[in-house]
Amino acid sequence: MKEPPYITPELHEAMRGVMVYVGGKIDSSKCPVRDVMDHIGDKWSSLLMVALGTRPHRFGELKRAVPDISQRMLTQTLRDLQADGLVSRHVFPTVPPSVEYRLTPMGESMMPPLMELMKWAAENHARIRQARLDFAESAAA
Amino acid sequence: MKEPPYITPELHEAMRGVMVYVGGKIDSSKCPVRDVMDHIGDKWSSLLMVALGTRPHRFGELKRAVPDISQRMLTQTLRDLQADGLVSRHVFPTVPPSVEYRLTPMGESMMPPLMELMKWAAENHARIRQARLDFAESAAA
DNA sequence: ATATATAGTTACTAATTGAGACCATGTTTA
DNA sequence: TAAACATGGTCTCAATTAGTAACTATATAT
Repeated sequence: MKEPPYITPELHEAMRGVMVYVGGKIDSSKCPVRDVMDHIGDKWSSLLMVALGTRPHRFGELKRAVPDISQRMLTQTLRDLQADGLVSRHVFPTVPPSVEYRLTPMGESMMPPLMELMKWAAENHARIRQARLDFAESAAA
Repeated sequence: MKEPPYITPELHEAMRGVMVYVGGKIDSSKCPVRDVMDHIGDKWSSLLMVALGTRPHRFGELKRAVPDISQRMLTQTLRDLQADGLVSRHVFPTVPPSVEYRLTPMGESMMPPLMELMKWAAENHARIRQARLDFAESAAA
């Protein structure tokens, strides 16, 4: 887990104008934007967060919910989410052992803003796909 | 730009419960969540979106705003954002030529939900960093 | 006895990203 | 007049990251 790089104070300053809701309190020494986006922005995290947002899941359930994730990446992504304090892991000493993953309170607090973005994604999906077609066509011309 | 994989209809169904605001209309044939997150969720897109959300930028300005992006990735990420219809590119035939990038209306429409997530990131950044320390410590023990 | 399910790990390979040199043009500096 | 610099890139190659497939261990069902 590499220390994410920063963005310029200038950009932070500029963001302040856009991020009115942030409360004017942006720690410019460490960049929260990428520190967080580098994680939930990776290929699988947001998907797993959405899955776990519906209810706790066992390892195998998550694998079935996101069928094209590899076991390796599932393990790794869950560990990262756990490290970030967004997901908690509970082992039940059954046989075979079962492991349940669920959102922590902090993880749950991320869901509303995350879902806002998902909502946008769902609403604009068709437009984006069309834009890609248009772009491909104009590039070919 | 590889065709992103889907998530299961079951998960889509589950998301429906969480994504009340989505209006119950989720196209299960293509997965909007990852189709969008695969893009704005990559290492640089959200950062560039935030930068462009403040005002239009020239190529070099963006490079200075996000100083640790390589020129190669800046070009590539901008092309991808352009292909998705989030960013538009305007060449001015000055000498040397100058190129301005700005958000499209669709790009602008993404800013409020994106900023909600940024706001969350800023507010929870300290907690996340602390969680990582705790996790590293508990793993070492 | 074999197959299946559990939750992973490990080694190897493929894909993505990053670092840095290079390009063309014209303007400023020495 | 020549060298240096700024523009917005591209190209090649090395490093990082992700994905594939095989393997682990134990217990239950067939």
